[in-house]
Amino acid sequence: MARPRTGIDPEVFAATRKTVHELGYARATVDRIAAEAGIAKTTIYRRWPSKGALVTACLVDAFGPAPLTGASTEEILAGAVRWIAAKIGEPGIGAAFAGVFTDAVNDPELCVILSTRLQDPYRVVMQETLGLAEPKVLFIIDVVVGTLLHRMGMTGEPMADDDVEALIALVTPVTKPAPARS
Amino acid sequence: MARPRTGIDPEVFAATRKTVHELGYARATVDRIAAEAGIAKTTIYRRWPSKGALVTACLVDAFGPAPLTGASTEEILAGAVRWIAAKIGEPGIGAAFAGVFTDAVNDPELCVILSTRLQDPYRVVMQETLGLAEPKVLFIIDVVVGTLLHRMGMTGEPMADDDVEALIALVTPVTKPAPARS
DNA sequence: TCAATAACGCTACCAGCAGTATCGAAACTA
DNA sequence: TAGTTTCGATACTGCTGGTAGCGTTATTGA
Repeated sequence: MARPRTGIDPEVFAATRKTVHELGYARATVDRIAAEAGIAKTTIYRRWPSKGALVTACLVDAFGPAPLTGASTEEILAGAVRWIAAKIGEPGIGAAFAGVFTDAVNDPELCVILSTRLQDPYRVVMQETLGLAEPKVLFIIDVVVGTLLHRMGMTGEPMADDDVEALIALVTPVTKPAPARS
Repeated sequence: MARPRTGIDPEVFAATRKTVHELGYARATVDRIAAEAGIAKTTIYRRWPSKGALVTACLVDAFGPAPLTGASTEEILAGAVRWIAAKIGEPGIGAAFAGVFTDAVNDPELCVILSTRLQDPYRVVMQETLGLAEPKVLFIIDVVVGTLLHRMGMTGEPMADDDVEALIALVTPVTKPAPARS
C-alpha cells in the first residue's frame, strides 16, 4: 500500500463545517470545501459517493455518541434533547443537517445513507436505554429533530433554551406507557 | 391591455403539483412544469420571481384557508392538525413543502416569501382564534409542521393517522396557560 | 537501494438546471 | 386599423455536481 490514507478525514470535516457555516449548504460547493481542506475535489469523491454522503459523515463525526445518562428515563431523555439541540445550534451543524435532509427528500440513496448512518445508531441506543419500542422512539425523533430543524429553517437561528425546555416537557409523556388520554 | 392575463394560474399550479408528485421537487424543473402546463418557461418567470416562489404560491393555493372550527380550543387545534397532516399527505404537496423549505434554508429571499405568504396568514388566524400569544403559536407550528415534514422526509410516506392523533395529544397542553410543569 | 503500487493533485470535461435576453406573433383595446 | 401588452420560442449565461485521464508523490517490501 502506498500513500497511507492519511487521516485527513478530520480536516475535511472541519473544512466542511466551516464552509457550510460561512456560505450555507447550497453555496458550499464541493470545490470550495476541497480548497478549504487543501485537497483536490477528486479526493473527496474517492472517499464519499456524493456531497450529501460527505456532509452526513461530517454530521456523524460532529455528533459523536449520544450522552444518554441520567437517573431516570425523564432525565435521560431531557439530557438527550438538550444535547441534540445544542449540537444543531453549533455553527454550520444546523445548516448542514437541514441541507442534507433537504437533499434526501428527493434522493432515495441519500435517504438510506441518512437513515442508516445517522439516525439508526441513535434510535437503537435510545430503544435500549429508554426501554421503548421502535415506533415510539421514531415518533420522538420526528418531533424533536423535526421541531428543531423547522425552527432553524424558518428563523435561521437555533431554538432558544426556554423553548427547548418546553419541547422536553412536550415529549416526556410519550415515554410513559399510558399517555393520559381519555 | 392586450391578451388578458388569462387566469392560467390554476393550470400552472396543477401542473406544478403533478410534476412534483411524479418527479420530486429537485427533478421537477421549471421547464417541465411549463411544458406540463402548456406554456413557456418565460411566462412562469414573468409571474413568479423564482422556482421556490412558484411552489410557495402553489402551496398557498393548495392549502386554502385553514378550517379553524370546533366547540373548544382543543377541538379547533385538533381539527387544524388533522387538516394540515392530510394536506401534507396529498400527492405532491408534502414533497413540494419539504422542497421549498429545503431551498429556503439557504435562500433568505425565499425564506421571507415562505414566512410571509405561507406561514404568517395561518399564524395570525391561529393567534386570534385560539387566543394565544405569537411565541406559543410559532412553537406549535414548529412542532406540528416540523414533525410532519421530518416523518415525510425520512420515510417518504405521510404520517399515519394514529401518530397524527398522538401528535395532537402532544401539542394540546401547550394551549393551556399553565403547562403542568413542576 | 530500488522497483511496484496505491492514493493523490491537477486539469479538463460533461450534463443538468435556474434564470435572462431577444424578438416575432398573437390578442385585446380604442 | 393602430397601438399596446402579453405570450411563445429559442438561444444563451453561469454555476454546480460528478467523472475521466494522467502525471506525481510517497510508502511498501524485497
